[in-house]
Amino acid sequence: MNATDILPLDAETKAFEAPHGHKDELRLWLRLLTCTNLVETEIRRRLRDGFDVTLPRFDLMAQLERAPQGMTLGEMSKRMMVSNGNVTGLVERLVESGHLERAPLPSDRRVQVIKLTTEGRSEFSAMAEAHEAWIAEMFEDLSAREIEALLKALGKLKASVLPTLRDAGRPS
Amino acid sequence: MNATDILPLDAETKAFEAPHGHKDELRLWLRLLTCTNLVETEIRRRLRDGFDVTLPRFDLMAQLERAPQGMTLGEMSKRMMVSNGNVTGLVERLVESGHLERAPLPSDRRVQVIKLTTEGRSEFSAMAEAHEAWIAEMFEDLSAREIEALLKALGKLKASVLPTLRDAGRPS
DNA sequence: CGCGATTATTTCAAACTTAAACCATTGGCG
DNA sequence: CGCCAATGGTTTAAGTTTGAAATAATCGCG
Repeated sequence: MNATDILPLDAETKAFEAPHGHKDELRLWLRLLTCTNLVETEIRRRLRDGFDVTLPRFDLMAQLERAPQGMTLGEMSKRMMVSNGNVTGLVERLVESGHLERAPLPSDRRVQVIKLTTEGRSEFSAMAEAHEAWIAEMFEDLSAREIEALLKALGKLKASVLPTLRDAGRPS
Repeated sequence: MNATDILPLDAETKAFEAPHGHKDELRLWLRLLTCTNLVETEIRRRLRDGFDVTLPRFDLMAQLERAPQGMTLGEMSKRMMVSNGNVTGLVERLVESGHLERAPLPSDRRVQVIKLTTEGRSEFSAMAEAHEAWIAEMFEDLSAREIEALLKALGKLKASVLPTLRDAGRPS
């Protein structure tokens, strides 16, 4: 019934497989997480202290700034890598505070298009400038060469991770 | 500590500073964030599907597993790099579900020490094994040399970030 | 001893986040 | 046309998360 019937060595082979040996990957993952958390926490604090804005609001505005013609909520959800409902709530509060405007698309009545308002855009550009400087400050000890190397290695990591993602609900 | 504190010419100097040139740091930061998010989201899904557990619960138990003698809530808060109140809530739910036990420390009545219960420990070890394999799978395309290099580079990044963290509430 | 500063934890309000259920609209396709 | 799957968003429930305020206990020091 099982491979043992055919290839008797399998059971043993299995038993001899290293019971661990993926520790380095794990260490790398934990370090990645630590770095991200450190930076993220500090950016969050500075955004709060300096601009009275939360990180997710900043992130959303950052995405919008690169799309002067506006963007669909679904598109935003994909770019921010967060759930639909999350975007709905964030947008709601940002519209409320005057940073965003939201308009239905006449050609497709399901779609909502969001844009930065003038005030939103101008507030954001001050934040973005500071933000860029903060990151530069935090990464200061890395040389251009090291940055380049990290970019490349993380690109490879990303390429390694992507194919392992399981489709949540496969139809077909 | 930097020149800004002493030299009054700063405002002008600032105006003449290159208006950009820190783009690579920013790109690196965004890529770091993307990698972390991809992995984290997938791990969260697999933990849910396979073990009906959330990522923060898993993280908390992971910290506890390495401290068989238990741990203080404050210690947990530091290790997980999350707020105190957050830990209080997580622990509450994990005690409720039988994974953790919590006991006051007689020698210091402010302190609560938490430990994994036997069931908690056994449930966790199944999760941990799967978790390690998932990470190994996701990082599969990286060679041992690349992993080593990334570990080192991220170590340097961490060392670069740490000194830039502002003390939230400075007394003195 | 007594008091003020510090430390450990909890509480609280607001916001964020997810997954799942739901609703409305659109786009095929017979 | 009429149905039905797919798409775009919103809603909902539960949980996570933060930062600040509140509590409680300990510590240091005169």
